Amino acid sequence: MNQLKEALDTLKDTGVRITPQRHAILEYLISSMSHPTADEIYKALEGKFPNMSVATVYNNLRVFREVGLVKELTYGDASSRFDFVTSHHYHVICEECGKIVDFHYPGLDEVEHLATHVTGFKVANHRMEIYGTCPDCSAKEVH
Amino acid sequence: MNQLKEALDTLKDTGVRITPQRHAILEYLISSMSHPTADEIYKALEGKFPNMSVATVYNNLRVFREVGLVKELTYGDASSRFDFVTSHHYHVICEECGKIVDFHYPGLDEVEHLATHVTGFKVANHRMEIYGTCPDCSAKEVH
DNA sequence: TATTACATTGTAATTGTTATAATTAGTTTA
DNA sequence: TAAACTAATTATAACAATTACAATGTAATA
Repeated sequence: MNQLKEALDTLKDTGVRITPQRHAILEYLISSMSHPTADEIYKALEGKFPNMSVATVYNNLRVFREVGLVKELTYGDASSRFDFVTSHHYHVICEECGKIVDFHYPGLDEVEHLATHVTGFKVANHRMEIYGTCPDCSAKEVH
Repeated sequence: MNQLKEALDTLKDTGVRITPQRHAILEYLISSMSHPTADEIYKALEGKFPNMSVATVYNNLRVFREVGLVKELTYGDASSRFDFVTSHHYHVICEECGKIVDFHYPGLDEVEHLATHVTGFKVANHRMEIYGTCPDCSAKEVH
């Protein structure tokens, strides 16, 4: 059940070199249990790697995405967030503070099927997010 | 059932001044029946308004969004697309050519309810998109 | 008309991300 | 092991979408 080990194995299997930086980025993604931005990862690791480049973070997040280890969550102009892929889940996002909470729900297969049928698209996947206000921010709003 | 007229009424009701630029942007959004980027709108109207600024387009799209006339569709680094709000619908997006097709489907209320229950969020709305390959691009892929 | 509030314009600034070139590290082959 | 090659990292410049700002214009109000 060691997620990091499994991830490293995936890299090895797909012929992606395991560098100290990659190791650290993966480790951070898994252990932080959050959905950090590239910059947050960069900042978090600059203690251990004082001369790591932001480009390295971006490059490797792209590599991880291509291999399927990581999902990129994009929101308009704000910066992307990166989610280590464990099981299939959706996200609930607080519009006040930006907090992201995982939300397990069976895949929306029916929607995909109908879309295939109606539009003639070869459907590959979908994206769903739920927006609202988290309990903390709701509490603060009482004035 | 004149959408433009209704939209203008909405602006009037909410005290938003109706300028020639705003009129033109709305008109374009409605008549084009597409999901243009800010730049596409800008380019489309530069014949009629040779010295309109891009900032004006962005400003007014924001105003329209705040009033609820327009929805902004954001995709990571690529530019946002703007959708005149008619009825509730979802989008099916071609990953090859970027084409966006409207897809009518009853709202995913159940998902929202469950999310409320599980996470304690005050759920406001959700976003769902379906990704795949459109018939045109599928046809081209046969080699 | 004078005053005020709102819109538009042009441009500069910002920000997240990517491209590029040089350097370093690792792997393969002779 | 050395040489040759490939991949990864770094630093920095470039890019593109969007926003901020200050100046100007236009409309509403008193």
